[in-house]
Amino acid sequence: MASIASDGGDESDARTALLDATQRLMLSEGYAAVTSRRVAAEAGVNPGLVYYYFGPMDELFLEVFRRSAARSLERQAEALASEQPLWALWDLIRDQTNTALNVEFLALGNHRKAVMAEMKEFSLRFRRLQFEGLSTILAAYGVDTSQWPPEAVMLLMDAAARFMGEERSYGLNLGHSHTITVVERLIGQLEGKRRTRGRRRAR
Amino acid sequence: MASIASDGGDESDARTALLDATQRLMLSEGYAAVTSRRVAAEAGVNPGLVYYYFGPMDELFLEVFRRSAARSLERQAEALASEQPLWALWDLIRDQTNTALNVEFLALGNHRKAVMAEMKEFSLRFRRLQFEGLSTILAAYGVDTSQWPPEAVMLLMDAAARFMGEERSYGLNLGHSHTITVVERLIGQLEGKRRTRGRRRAR
DNA sequence: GTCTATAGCTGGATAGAC
DNA sequence: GTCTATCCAGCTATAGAC
Repeated sequence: MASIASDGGDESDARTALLDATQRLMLSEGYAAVTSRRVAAEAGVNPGLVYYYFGPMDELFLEVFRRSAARSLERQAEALASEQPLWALWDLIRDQTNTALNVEFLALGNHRKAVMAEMKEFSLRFRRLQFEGLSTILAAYGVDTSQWPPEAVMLLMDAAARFMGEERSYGLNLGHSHTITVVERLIGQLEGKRRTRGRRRAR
Repeated sequence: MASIASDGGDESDARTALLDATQRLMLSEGYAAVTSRRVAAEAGVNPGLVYYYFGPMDELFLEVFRRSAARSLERQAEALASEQPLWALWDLIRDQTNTALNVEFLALGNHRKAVMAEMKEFSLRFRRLQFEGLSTILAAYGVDTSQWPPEAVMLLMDAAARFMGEERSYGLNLGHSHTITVVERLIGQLEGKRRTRGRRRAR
């Protein structure tokens, strides 16, 4: 009933199954659906194990967040170092899983202080890396960064991607194709045609 | 203990107090904090009245959503009809209250089917009005709408505004000032300097 | 319209057997 | 490490007195 192995290596099966189940439940039914009993059932383990591995529920959420955050940092570093960093970043931030999970954490942070603190800390690190990476890239493309500072370019791209992701999550996609066309035209003007398909399976 | 009068006129005091309390609680502690007992205490009325006025809790959330949606439609119509519609729209969508409430409804919709359906329906109406309004406006300003379709312009503006609102809600504002400068420079190029301050007190 | 009381349920968290 | 049993709190929703 438990999964065979985690790719990390030395996590216990039950622990990993609980983390996976939590993420799955948050995505499919929202964070409020994550109760100790429900998540244990979804993971196929005993409810008592939630408290054995994580203590209070807060810590379970935090661990899911940290795991997902670490993955995002890795993927972002790859994107920034790739051949076509703007295309790679754009594809990355458009990933549906991250977006949907983000909405849940955003709302969760609203009434769990510890979660909010962790989100803020992570986002700061994440953004600083984006800004550093983008300044080099835009400078190399000859962009006038006094008119288009990397901070603004990055935020606009990110905002567009995540916002459309949020809308799509409740079935709305009015105007999305027009917006994607515009953004991709601008990226294309700086970086040429997309050569590799950066989109990949989520998770 | 109940508020004196609603501006609409003929709503009962207790009913209005419950709607206000629900919105307040959603903003301060998240939708999960809205329970019949809690919201009644916040409104200063008896918990039984929640069920008397709204039936099941879903309906309470829906009424708050409808009320806020109606207000948004009005304000948007005003903005589109104003002297400087781009500035007015930008100021409107940057309103913090709407953004934060939106995150809550987004997450709430994830596990309350009725809420999600209502959100989708409203958003469709809302966007269609935006697109219609903006096409006239951009055409009047001589914008090349094959390069910059109103749908894309609107979504990019909206995405930027709401995204920054979301980040601000957990204390993050890295790069926001740069982004605001860029957006406002672009608006200024089309519409000239902002003449009236469109920002107003929320609610 | 407002309040009390309560049925019935679900959840967080722990103690302790195995 | 895993599982059972259980305490206690808090919640939705309704019935019925006033």
